[in-house]
Amino acid sequence: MPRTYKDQNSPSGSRTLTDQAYLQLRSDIIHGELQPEEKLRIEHLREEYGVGASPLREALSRLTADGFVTAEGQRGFRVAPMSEADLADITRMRILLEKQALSQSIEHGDDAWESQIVATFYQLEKVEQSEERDKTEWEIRNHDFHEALIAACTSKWLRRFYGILYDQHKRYRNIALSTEIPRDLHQEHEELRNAALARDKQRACDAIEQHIMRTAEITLKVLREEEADRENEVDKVAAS
Amino acid sequence: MPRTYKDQNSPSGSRTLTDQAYLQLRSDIIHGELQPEEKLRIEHLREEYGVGASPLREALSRLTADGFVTAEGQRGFRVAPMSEADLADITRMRILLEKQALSQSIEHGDDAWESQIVATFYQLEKVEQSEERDKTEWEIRNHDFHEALIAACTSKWLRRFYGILYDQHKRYRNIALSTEIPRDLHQEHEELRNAALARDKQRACDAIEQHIMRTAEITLKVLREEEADRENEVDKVAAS
DNA sequence: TTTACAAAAAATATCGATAATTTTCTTGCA
DNA sequence: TGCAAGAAAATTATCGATATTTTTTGTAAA
Repeated sequence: MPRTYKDQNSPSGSRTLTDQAYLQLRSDIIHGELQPEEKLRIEHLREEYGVGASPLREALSRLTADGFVTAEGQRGFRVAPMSEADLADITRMRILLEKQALSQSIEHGDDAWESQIVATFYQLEKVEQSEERDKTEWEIRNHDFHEALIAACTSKWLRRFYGILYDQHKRYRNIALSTEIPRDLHQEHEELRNAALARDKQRACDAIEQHIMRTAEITLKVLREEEADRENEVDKVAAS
Repeated sequence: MPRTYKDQNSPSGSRTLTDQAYLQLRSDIIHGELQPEEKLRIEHLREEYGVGASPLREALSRLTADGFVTAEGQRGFRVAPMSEADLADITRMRILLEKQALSQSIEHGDDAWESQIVATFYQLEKVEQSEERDKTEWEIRNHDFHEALIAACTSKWLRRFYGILYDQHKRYRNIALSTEIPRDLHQEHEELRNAALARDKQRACDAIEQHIMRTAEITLKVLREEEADRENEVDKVAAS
């Protein structure tokens, strides 16, 4: 008994319950509603998400492949852990793949490619320079800008892996966004735009590497502060 | 009602029906038992593999994430297509990632790493120099050798993507293996071993690039011949 | 107090039935 | 002959029930 919803984003214009559960679970993991290493019990999720066991298991299987969930036969599913080492790994890989994709795009991109960079940068700039920083809107426009930068990369596999890493990093990125550490994001994006439009591969690769590294440094700093806060909490409990 | 089988390879020593279906389906796709773009009907697979709809759907979802299957809501699953463009893409990506993994391993590898290269090369050499070329055994030992070469690469994500591409290429590799095009595979592997043991990053990267490119060229040649054969068949039918 | 074992409770993975969706076939009309 | 509409057949996706496995709890012995 299929239950579907019409959706503009899927090719057939419909979305199964599996798709729905997948997207909702993924969002909840990225935004920290579901904690690292938290046990994902089917019966609980069933009540929480209003979807039966079979579509839930399918969605969790997909999330396992994406790296958001870990699975163990007969013992069910857990939210995947987060760590400094994982963040460092994702960062390194993102740099490797995004530099590759960006270089290819600079080589192959045409006027339409350039115009999309200009357009997405314009929209991103608007949010970055507004008084109220709408984080959700910023995330959407940031994604669009980065996608535009690599849009002329024709490697299906590179795009797939890049997408996985971008999403994985989103989980950590949400942490960095909630901090007030000073950073001129806008200038970093502007340098990327300029280098790409100038068709300067080396400059663009340097800029993307620094951009990604800066995000990672800030996130790491925040992670460490939170770890220190959590240890202070533990000390207080032990002392009382 | 879980049905499981004790298996030495999984962490918990057991394997679900989903795991079983996944591995069997994957093998059948790689070995061409299931053809590119072939429709995968659940009821047929149910009879063929002796597994119910739910675990089958889970296995197919996982295979979709691996790139062996394509899925479309309400329209089911199909074996993923193969193409020259896909082979070229996989080849480029493999070169990028394997060079990276190999370089890291050369930097970080210790004596144990070297000894595993020596050991796996020895076993591979045995098969490559025997009169009877056992393709299945060769594939296992080839995989072990390549894994040993990159064993000191600590990037979890790089290993994951590399594994996906290695498996994807296996599907094309099976085609190249069935041909008699002359090639000194043994010498290529020997050069890799020597460069790695000499800790010569540049030489090793050159060797791996040539090795992977050579495989792709042969596979492409075979693919084109098969395409020509298939067109001759069509011509014959039209003439009669 | 710790360890081992058994029983109970909870959770997991799968099955077959079934509602919903898609595809195929048939019929009628221009 | 080709196209459109409707009906029939086939397929898909999901549900709730249930056998199996894992975890938790309770008890006894050292």
